Amino acid sequence: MPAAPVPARVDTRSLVLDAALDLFSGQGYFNTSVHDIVRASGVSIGSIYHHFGDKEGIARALQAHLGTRMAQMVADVAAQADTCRDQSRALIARLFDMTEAEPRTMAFLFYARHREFLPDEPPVCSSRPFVMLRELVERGMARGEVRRMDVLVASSSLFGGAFRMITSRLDGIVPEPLPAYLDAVWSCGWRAVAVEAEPSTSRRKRSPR
Amino acid sequence: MPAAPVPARVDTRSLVLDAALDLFSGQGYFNTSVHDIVRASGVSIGSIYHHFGDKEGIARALQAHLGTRMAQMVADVAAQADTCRDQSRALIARLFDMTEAEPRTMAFLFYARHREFLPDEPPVCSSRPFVMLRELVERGMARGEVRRMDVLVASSSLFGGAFRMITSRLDGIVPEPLPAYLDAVWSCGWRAVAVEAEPSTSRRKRSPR
DNA sequence: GTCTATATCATGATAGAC
DNA sequence: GTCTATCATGATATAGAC
Repeated sequence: MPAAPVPARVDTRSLVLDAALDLFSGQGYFNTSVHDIVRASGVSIGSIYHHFGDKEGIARALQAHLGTRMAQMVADVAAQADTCRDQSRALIARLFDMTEAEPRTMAFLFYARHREFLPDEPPVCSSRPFVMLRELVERGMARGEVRRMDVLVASSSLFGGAFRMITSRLDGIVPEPLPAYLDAVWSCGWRAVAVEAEPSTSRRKRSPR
Repeated sequence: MPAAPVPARVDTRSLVLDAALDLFSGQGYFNTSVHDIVRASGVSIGSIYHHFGDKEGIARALQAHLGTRMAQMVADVAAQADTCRDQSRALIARLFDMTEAEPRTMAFLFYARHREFLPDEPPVCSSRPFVMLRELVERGMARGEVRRMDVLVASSSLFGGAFRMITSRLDGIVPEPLPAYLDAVWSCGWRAVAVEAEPSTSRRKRSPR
């Protein structure tokens, strides 16, 4: 007996959130009408308002959903290593992968100005996943891996380059898929904050050129 | 509404652009109606449309104006030093100062999603000032100050931390005025890309001035 | 819970006098 | 060039049948 095909009854909420993510990320929240979402999701406008209350409700639900997914991801990745060095590298690797696999998700999380359409939500930078990043850096500092300095400065310096590469990639400025830049980007970020620089040539002792 | 003490000779365009910058940065382009700009600028809607054609025209003029100012600033700062090291430091210092003095300007340039309301303009990251930053890094690489690597990676790593501090400050996450963090932020960025790390403690054998 | 049809109203834009 | 008064569109949101 083959596995059951995709169930006929697909959850309406998911249908709507999926379409909304596409549209919001692609053309912006304000350039997207609820009727656009109706068309893209196949769900009627009555059902949409029944489930989400108003247009902002759609964005709120979307942000909550993606925020939770993201926090889960950060927790998972962080749990698989015990040094800040390895955690930060794995995290950037994961973010780079996600940028290629789900650019819309990343655009919504990293790039959208949530304050403009969700005036009550706290700014992105203080949302859970970003706070977790700071905590990760804080532990690295306590363990003596990261130089002692302001935590905001440290986490901005460690991840700022990677974040910029992500937004640049989403903007079409970066030609290659991000994983191609992982080693270079991470090693720059790590040099920025590490107590001791990596031996700049682990095996390649020659200086090029 | 603050009436300008200097009466007669105020140019209408500047009045409008000034009000628009405030409103766009404060509440977003799409949350600002042309009537809001009328109220804030004291200029009639007829005059506004006479000068700018449509609402996008206001945003375009604003971006052109600020982009030019910014490019000029980058050129000025870069001209006052001849190493990438000093140029990058002076640039970040200037950006930090501007963030405190003109947060609205910085918010519009760094934080607004121009693509959403100016679909024809190139993305911010490829605008003139940002390209100048990459060229600055490129010259540093040619001079042997900066390690050889992808230019996008290098400029993202050198300035990414500072940019993140700026947006975090605009978001209200950073408590102190940015100049307080200048040394820490710049030295992280520079360590990230420099061929040789700075001596970590504060003995600076700088040439004066 | 889902749908269609409709109400309401703010917004971008114009007309035309001065 | 500046202004007031007005239009036309398309948006969010609701009503109410099934």
